Amino acid sequence: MRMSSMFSRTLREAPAGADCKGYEYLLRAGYIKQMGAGIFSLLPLGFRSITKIQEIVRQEMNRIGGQEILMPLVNPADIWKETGRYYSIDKEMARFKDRVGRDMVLAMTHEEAVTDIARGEIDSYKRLPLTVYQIQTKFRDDPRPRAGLIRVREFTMKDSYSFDRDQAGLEKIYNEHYNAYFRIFSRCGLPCISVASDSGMMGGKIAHEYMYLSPIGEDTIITCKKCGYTANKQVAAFKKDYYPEDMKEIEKVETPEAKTIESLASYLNIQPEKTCKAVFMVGSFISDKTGEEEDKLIVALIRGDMEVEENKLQHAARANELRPAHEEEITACGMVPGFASPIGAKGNFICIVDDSVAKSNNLVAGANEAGYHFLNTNFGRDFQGTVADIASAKSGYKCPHCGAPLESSKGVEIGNIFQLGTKYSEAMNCYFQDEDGKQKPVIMGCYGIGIGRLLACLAEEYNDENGLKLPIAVAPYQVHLVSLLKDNSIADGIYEELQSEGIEVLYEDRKESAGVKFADADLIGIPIRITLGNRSLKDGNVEVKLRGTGETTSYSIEGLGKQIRQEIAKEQKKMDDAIVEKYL
RNA sequence: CGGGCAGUAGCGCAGGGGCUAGCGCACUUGGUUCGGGACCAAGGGGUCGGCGGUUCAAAUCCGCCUUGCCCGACCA
Repeated sequence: MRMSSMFSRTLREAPAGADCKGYEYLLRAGYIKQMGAGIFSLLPLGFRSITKIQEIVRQEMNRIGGQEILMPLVNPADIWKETGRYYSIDKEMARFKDRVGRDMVLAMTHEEAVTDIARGEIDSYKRLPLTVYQIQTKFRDDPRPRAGLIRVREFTMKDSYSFDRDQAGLEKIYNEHYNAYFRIFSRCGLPCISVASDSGMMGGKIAHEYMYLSPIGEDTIITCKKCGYTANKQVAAFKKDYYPEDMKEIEKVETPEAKTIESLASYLNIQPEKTCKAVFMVGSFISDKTGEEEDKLIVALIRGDMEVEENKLQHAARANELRPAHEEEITACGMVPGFASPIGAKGNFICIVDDSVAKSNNLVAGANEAGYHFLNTNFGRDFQGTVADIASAKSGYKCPHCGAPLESSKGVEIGNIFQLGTKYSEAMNCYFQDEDGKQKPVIMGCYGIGIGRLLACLAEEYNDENGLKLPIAVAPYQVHLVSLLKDNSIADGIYEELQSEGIEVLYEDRKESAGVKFADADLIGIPIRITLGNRSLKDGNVEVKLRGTGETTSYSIEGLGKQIRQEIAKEQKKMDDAIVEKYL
């Protein structure tokens, strides 16, 4: 590609609002262009990188037996009504009516679509197992896109779906994906870790996320350095200390102004772990069948020394959504905010009790009377509820496996894998006849990779003060040929030769000053730069500089194509040597 | 959805009732220069986000709307 005729161009200054380096360089180098909030175009350079990433993804998915398909972005709402997600997903899913008034949606994922196809294809166990995948556009109307390609509304995703007759089959393909993902990310050059995760709106039980650890990430990951335990904070477990003792008589005491755990603990001169905190949320419970919505107050009880993890609470309460409760909703159930507990409360509410409360005794809890608390309250005797782990893990807490102190870090989710089970096959009647003649629901898994987000993470990982320096496997071109001569005829010849060797060349043939050419080359960050200038030309040489390391060598123009092919092979080998293989 | 900031040329910004709306970069033409964002000269490019109001006069003041960014809520 000649730079003189390239569609995009570079920017000297960063567009306002480009907050992180990777995003700034992608914009300035002309890889991408924003069109709206969370909506981007890929320009030629960006598109080439994305294409390379997709090709790596394809190879690895094919390697584990995936068959590539392409499903429609526009789905009839009917299939989303079948699974209930038409109702349970809120404004995040774009909806519209077609010309005859049929409800349509823009698919934000494709479990419904793929299950709809599969139920027509899979009738016998003989057809299983099957895995299909696609690389396709998703639209999720995120309330707050940010950080360039990290969190967008329209994005390209590789999503695959597996169909098995039993759990063992699911586990096999799940494990194959688990490893394939490590191979994909490492072939792209992106360091990442896998963490146990929540299944979110996908449903299902076992799930992992792939995280690129970076301060720009929005997810919090809890890790144990000692034993290797990792989990998203939303689901991270930790070892709690309990303080069982003999139950004492409940007793009401005056606690004026003690509306918070800190003030209560200091007023009574006790530790926070001797108190019981009540957190009020309102959960919405939506019927999958009718879409009818019901709100119900949820009282979450947790020991005063811990915080509630909303995600865990939502699961424990089986709520579709959670929001903080309004004061009236709390008082309506006979509880007094600041001095609240379920003791003596009435009305329709759900009480979820963290095991820290259930397994400790004689805690101080609200008396539902302004200025008063109870001493020595005990779960089971004074109040009831569903016991669950709803506590939020944080750094310093004990690892659930080995007890070592946990650490917390930020990460960007670049992929996820879910064991769906039969949630979609049952809802959509995707059954097969097994050897025993019985109809059984197909067991499914789904597996995603955010392609654009992967590029964004790579840009974040590979840059310096001058611009991008993407690894050769994902860089838009392998070689950047920079001619500094007034007359391009020698460079034209080199360009032709390199291309005939099958090398991907970006050719700087513009009439610009050397400074501009070098600055743009650094910004775009092609891994191998060939400089043709008078300095080396007098010896019949060109300079070859590696963007990654700055390492420079001279090569004769004679036979340059072969030399460069070797350079490319060396760069590629570095990456191949770093391929990560990991199995569950 | 709450809170904050912003929208003036492709990009970054200035101008804050008055005459032809400016600067840097980018762009065009001519000339000089030619290995790390050159120089000289002459040019081109604007519904000042939109609608309405106040005024003799609005980019400028007021109202509504809209779009983008940041923080939170939310989210893969």
